[in-house]
Order: sequence, then structure tokens, then C-alpha cells
Amino acid sequence: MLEKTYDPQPVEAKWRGAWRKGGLFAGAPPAGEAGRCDAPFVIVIPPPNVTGALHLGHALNNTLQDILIRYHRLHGRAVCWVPGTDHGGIATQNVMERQLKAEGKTRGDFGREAFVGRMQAWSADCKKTILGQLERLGCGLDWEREAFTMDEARAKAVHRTFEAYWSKGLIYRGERMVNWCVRCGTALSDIEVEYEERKGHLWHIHYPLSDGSEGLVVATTRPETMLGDTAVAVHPADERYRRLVGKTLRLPISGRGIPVVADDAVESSFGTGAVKVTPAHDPNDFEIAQRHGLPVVKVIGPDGKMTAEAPEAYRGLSREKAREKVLSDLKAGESLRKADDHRHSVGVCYRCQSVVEPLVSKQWFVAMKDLAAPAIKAVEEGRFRIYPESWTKPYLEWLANIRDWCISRQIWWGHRIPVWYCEGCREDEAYKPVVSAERPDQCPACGGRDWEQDPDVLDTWFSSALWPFSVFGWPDATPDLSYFYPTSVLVTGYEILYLWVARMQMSGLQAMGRVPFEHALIHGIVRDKKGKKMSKSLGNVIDPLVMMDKYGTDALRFSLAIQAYPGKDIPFSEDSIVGSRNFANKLWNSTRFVLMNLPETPPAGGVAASPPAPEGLDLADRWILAEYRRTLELARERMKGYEVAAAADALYGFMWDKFCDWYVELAKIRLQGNDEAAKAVPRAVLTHVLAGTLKMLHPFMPYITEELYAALKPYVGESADFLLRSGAPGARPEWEAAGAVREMARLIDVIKAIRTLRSELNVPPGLRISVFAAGGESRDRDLLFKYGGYVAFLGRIAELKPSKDGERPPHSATTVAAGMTFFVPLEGVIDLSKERQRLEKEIGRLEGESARQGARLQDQDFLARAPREQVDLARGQHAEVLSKLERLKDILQSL
RNA sequence: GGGCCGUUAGCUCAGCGGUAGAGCAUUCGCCUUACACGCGAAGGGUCGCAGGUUCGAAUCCUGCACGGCCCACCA
Repeated sequence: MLEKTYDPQPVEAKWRGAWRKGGLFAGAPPAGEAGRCDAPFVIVIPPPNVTGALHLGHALNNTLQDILIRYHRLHGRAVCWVPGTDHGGIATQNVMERQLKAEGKTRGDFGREAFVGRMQAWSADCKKTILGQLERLGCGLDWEREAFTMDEARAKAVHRTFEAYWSKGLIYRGERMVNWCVRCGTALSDIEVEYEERKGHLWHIHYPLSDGSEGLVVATTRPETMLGDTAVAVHPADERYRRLVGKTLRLPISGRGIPVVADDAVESSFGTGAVKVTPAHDPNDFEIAQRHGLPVVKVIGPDGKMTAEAPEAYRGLSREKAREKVLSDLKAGESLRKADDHRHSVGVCYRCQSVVEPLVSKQWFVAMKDLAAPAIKAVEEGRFRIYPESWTKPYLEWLANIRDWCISRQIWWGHRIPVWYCEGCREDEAYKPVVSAERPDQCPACGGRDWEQDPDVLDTWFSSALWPFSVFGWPDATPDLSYFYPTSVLVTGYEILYLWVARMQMSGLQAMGRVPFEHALIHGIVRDKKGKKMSKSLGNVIDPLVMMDKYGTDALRFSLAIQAYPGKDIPFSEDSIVGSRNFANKLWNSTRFVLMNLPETPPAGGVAASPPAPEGLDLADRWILAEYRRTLELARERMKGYEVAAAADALYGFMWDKFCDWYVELAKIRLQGNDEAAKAVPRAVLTHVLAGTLKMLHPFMPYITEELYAALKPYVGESADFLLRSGAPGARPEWEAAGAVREMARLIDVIKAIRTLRSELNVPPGLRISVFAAGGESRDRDLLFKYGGYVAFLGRIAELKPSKDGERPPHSATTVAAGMTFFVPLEGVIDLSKERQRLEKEIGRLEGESARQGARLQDQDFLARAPREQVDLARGQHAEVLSKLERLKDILQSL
């Protein structure tokens, strides 16, 4: 016999081992060509970075994927879910460098090779940890396929892609304005910069003409960059400055002469309408400089300190210190005219949050326009769809306005750029380096053998972009690749829609000629209950591992799933897990109940193997079977549209409200009776519906459902080793009959009315009352007395009888339901004034409703234009309310 | 500056043309032999505001307010 409450830990451990041992999650292409017409359902995991442990975001992301994978496997599809991890470039190196710092060391102390070796060892540990945690989450990943974005096979894919882009002219190297993270010491791509509104100042600085006369005032938020100014720009149509265009200004502090130029990009209404131009440290200024042939003076170096090109007194100062000094020097020279408070957005590194420095430097880029075009087309032609659809527009707009992708990073952890420079030739202006994964042999130009590889590594997203086909062995033409590509759906958060999803689409279309996945399911971010992002510094992090320990994995999964409406953030708190834990317990106990009522030795073939004769079915049986089928259909429909949360909700509601609260209770009537023969039907129905619901819930709560289904298996006549191998749950239309849902609704109406009456009049729960029914249509009366047992059992009624001549017995309370009046004699219990109050309240409520309905039925427009069934419905409802009212008023009168 | 999403019960959210639901919280009553991680009952909302379309709007359209997010070169 099962314990009274569900204890997740031993159950989880047991099945985790059994699933792996049983090879439940292996997916392989069928040997012959025969099976290939049946497209498999395939997901590649968004590979977690090898930086640490699983967080709630991973838990959500992978729970959703596992739900889809298990759901499709349950429904007979061949499935494959590929596990793996991402080396995570900057982010991972940062974590390591922080560790080193704690030891008082830097990566420089190790040297490149030793450092990478250490990273390798450490990341291998992380990999193990993370994959182990995913398994603990219950993820049905095909463990044999584990991939890593920086393993040998993926390196091959990276090199092949680099070569392909290079030979097509899509990759180039150039001296351009990039976003530079001073702290990480590397360039970033445009989308790796986050923008934050910050308080700052708009400084007004006076630049005199070179002859010492008045000149003009510029406005800037970054005064320290003035040391690198090479011009001042004004709008060509700006009357205020027209006379100055072409003149030379004297740059304060450094004393250099710089020209005033006219450029359309200047907004006359902003600041003073005159812009200082610092081509080396501002993307706009860089463009202005290019248009006017201005020199580029780099005053801030990659280390964030002032360079040798800055005036002597500034060299070596940090950006921040330099700003202070510039300001005080300007003040001293009376050049600083004004300082306004000014809010503006500041770019920060998405990995370390430090302020990004726009810097001109030599980097590798991918030209994106030609790659983006097919990706746009794929959406327009319906080959790629995003769920929820609302992300489609931003996605397309981003692609349409795409900018070139800076792919080189000045760090050590990553794929080394496969480019080699011949020492003999590289000084040559026109020298073209050699692209090759391996060290080249002889230089084709000079015959030299002295090579140096480009020191940079590739953006981590470069290898991530290849993931959906690199995991299947591309660039080799493997059977896996032809069977599993394109994959079915990608599940991820909206925060990496551009960073990753778009780039996979582009590279997939480029390399394979087909989209890498047909659908993208975009989920939200897990936040704390106040809607704040979880972060260690805020101390609001909920650790999924702790939650799994405390409430069980299934509870964690279900609480995430039932809140995961597509695209919506999830405000998560421990409370939401408690509810799901309780639900798990509900499943546990309802199964316990069913098992208690089944024979100890299962009959051959089980109790639910063949349908009972339809005439043997009671109303409750027919009703639950109809509700069950409806729920299966609803859940499947929702899963088809990736409405995972809505599917979970449908199953939850059915299981708890319909099955447990009503059917199980009604089944007790027969199960607790003495008629042994009468027990067969509820046993069969309970078993059938419960087993099927557990199956349907299995993708959401795999452990507990596997455990419970295993206990139920002999009674279902099932022999498969795992639930997922036992076929999809089916309804039994042959067991159903029309009208059951309507009839049960009538009876539920009556039962609820009687329960309410009892509760409101404080009738002791143990007191078995008598109930007399009067009035009503014969159809309802027949139903009531035919199933009087239901009402009596659930309403705790000793006798349910027609009232004599429709009279109200003395000292009785009254209620109306299903078109009938019910009298409950309560001598000694009933408080007359309380009963009067109760009736008055009910009458008041009904009168309001009746008035509203009446007005509607008076409305000629409604009668003339609304569909017939709506009018009939309204009439029927009104009649019912009126009759209820009339009867209650009579009774109130007679009190 | 552009775009997207949201604004529904105390809280968190469903519903998205037929007159408002869930979970949690609250109140009352129950250890009714599956489950107190439970059962029964109750209270609580002019569905952000203003117009419009419609017989009928929380649901569709327009405008506004507030909140959030994404994008954009506001020096």
C-alpha cells in the first residue's frame, strides 16, 4: 500500500536510473529508408554555459522542452532531444578570472596555453554538474549525443563555416568603430551592449577661434574625449554658426587647431547645436570624420587609460580620472560655461556591466545583409514561425536593419580564429592571410614557413549559431543530419532572440539551405514575486535544486509549466510550488484510493481492458468519461499550439475538480456498498480515466506519474516497461452516452444548493437531514429520483422524497435548484429569522438578475438581430429565474 | 524617437464578441475510513480612462493615462 503522502526523493532516484538503463531517451534514425516518411520530433537544447549551476531560467527552459519531447514520444512520434553545453566565451572566462583573482593571480601569470588548459578542466566539471542537474530535472535527453560548442566536431563546423564565409567574401577584417569592454579587454558585437539610463551632465565648453576671438560653445556628456577632438560640427543650415564653418578653433587644454565643419547629422536643437567631433571614441563622430576626411586621434586605449596621444599630463590616467582633470583644467581656464543635469543612455557590457568604450580597432566582421535576406524570406513564406506571434515583427525588423557582426574577441577562451599570417609577407599592405584550421605549410607568396596564427578567438555565438546542425555531425553528411534536420522547435527566452535565434536561422539557411527549426517557442524570464530579475546581488534567487529537494521535481516543473504562458515573464515564489506539490499529493492519493478499491490480485487482462456493457454504466460513469474525453481533446489542441500552460491548466482542473471532487466521491456509493457485482463498473472507469490522465500529465510530472502508472499497470492490462512506451491515452467513446454532461450539471446544481443551505444554516455536518422536493419539470424530477442516491450521499441526506402535495413541511428551510423546490425540515435547528434573511438575500439577487434579463428580452433590436439560439437561451434563463423567484417569494410569505 | 506587451477579485494571472474565472490569501464549518499537502461553504471585481463599431464589448476599433520590454548614432 502506498504511503499517505508522496515522498519524491526515492521515487525520483529509482526512475531516473531506470529510464537511463532502459535507454528510454535514445533517438536514432531508422535503419532502412522505410521509417523516414514519418518525421521525427526533434529539439536541440539551448546549451547552458559551463559557468556554474542550473538556475530557475534553465529549469523553465528545459522543463518546457521536456514536456514537448515526452508529449510527442507519448503520442508515438520518434523523438530526439540533443543535450549539450556552451563554452560561453567571455562569460566563462570572466568567472575563471575572478577565481584566479581570489588566488591573487591573473591569466597572464599562466600564459595562454596553461590558462586554456585550466579552463578546459574546470569547464569539464561544470558540464558534468549541469548535465547531471538536467537529468535530475527529469529531462529526457538523448545522453549519448552530448555535444559541446568547443569540442572537436563543433570546431570542425566552425572552421568550415569560417572558410565558407571567407571564400564568399562575407568575412572581412577591418579597422572600424567597435564596442570595447575595458574591463573584459575585448571587442563586443553591437547586440552585446546593453543600454542603461544614467544620470549625467551636459557640459558646455567654450572653444575659441584660433586667433583668440569668440568661437563657439559645444555641449558634451564626455568632456575627457575632447582631448581627441579633431573638429567641431554644426548643421549647414544653422545661421548661428554659418560664418564659422571652415574656420579653425583652438582646442582648449591641448591647444591643437581643429576645423569647424558642416554636417547634416548635427541636430541644431540639441545642446548648443555645435558638436565636438571625436572620431576615435564615438560612432557618430567616426562617420562625420570619414565624410570630412578628418584625422582619428585615439586618446583612450584598450585598457581604458589615456594614451600617448593625449597631452602629457593626462597620459596613463583612467577615463574617469581624466574626466575630472579635464573639468578642473577647463574651469581653471574659464572654458567651462555650464553644467546641466542630463539623463542619457550609457552602453554597458552585457557580461560585466562596465561602461563600454567605443573604440576604433582592427577586428573581424561578418557582412550580414546577404545572410539576413533568406531568414526574412523564411518567415514571410511561413517556413519559420515564432510563438507567440508578437515577436515576429521585432524579429523581422531586426533582420531588416541588420549590421555587420564583429566576431573577433580579444580573449583566450574560445575557437581560435583560423587565420594565419606569414611573417615574411604580413608587412605588405595588400597581404591576404591564409584561412585554415591547421598551420599552413609553405607560404604561397614568399615560400616562407614562419606562420603566426591570429591571436583572437571567435565570438561564442559564432559556434552557437551552428548548433542545430553541428550537433548532427555537419559538415559531414551523416545519417543523423539527414534524418533529424531540420529540427522541430527551438525553445528559448526572448532575451536571446537576436543573439542566437536569428543567427541560427541565418547560418542554418546558409549551410543547409533549410531553416534549422520550423518553430520557435519563446518563453519569458523567471522573476521574483515582485517582478524583479533574480540576481545574487539582490538576494532574491530561488535555487531550483533546493526547491526540488524540498517539494520534489514534479512540483517544481508543474509550477513553472502552468505559469509559462508564451512570451510572458513568470513572477515566481515558493507559494506557487506549494500548490503544485499539493497537486502531486492529490494524484498520489487518488491513485491510492483507486488501488484500495481494486482486487489485490489483478484479473488477467486488467479491470479496464474491455468496456462494460453500456447499460451497466451509471450517469456518473458516462459523465466522467465524457469530461475525460473533452479534456484530452482540449489538452492536445493546446499542446499543438505550444500552449503548455493552458494544457497543464486543463488537466489540473479536470483531475482535481471533476475526477476527485465529483467522480471519486460518487464512485464511493457503489464501492462502499454490499453489491459486489456493482463494483466492477466504477473500478473499470476509475482505472481507465485515472491511468489516462496520469499519462497525459506525465510530460509535466514525469516521476510521480511513472510511479503511479506502474502501480496501475496490471489493472490496465499493460505490460510495457515505461509509461512512455505504453501508447497515448485514449478515450472510450463506446462507453459514453449523450446527455450525461447536462444531466450531471442538474444534479450538481441540486447538491450544491443543499450544501449551501446546510452551511448557511449551520446544520451540523454529521446531521443526516430529510429533503422534500416539489415542483419542477417531470424530466428533472425523474432524474432527481433516479439518481437520488447521488444527492443523498453528497448532501448527507437521510431521505429524499417528493413533498406531499407540494406543501412546505413545518420548520423547514427552503432552497431552489434545477427548477425544483427543496424543503429541509429542521426543527430545533432552524433559526427562522436567519432563514428569512437568507431567502431575502437570494430573492434580492434573483430580482436583479431577472430585471437585467427582462430588459434584454424587451429589446426589439436584440430579438430581431441576435441569433435565434441566443434569444432562446435568454428566454430559458429568464424563465428559470422567474420561477425560482416566484417560489422563493411564496415561501418567504408563508414563513 | 519608433515598435511590442500589459493594465480583470487583496496578490499572481487565465479568459479575448453572449453578460466574469482559477490559484493563493481572507471568513465560516468540518480530522465525513484517498488526501488537513484535505473536504464543504462564503465574501470580494462599474474587467485603467474616454469615445466608437455592434442587438450585445473585459473581449473589436480609435485616442489617452500608467507600467514594463525591445529597437534606435539624443553629442
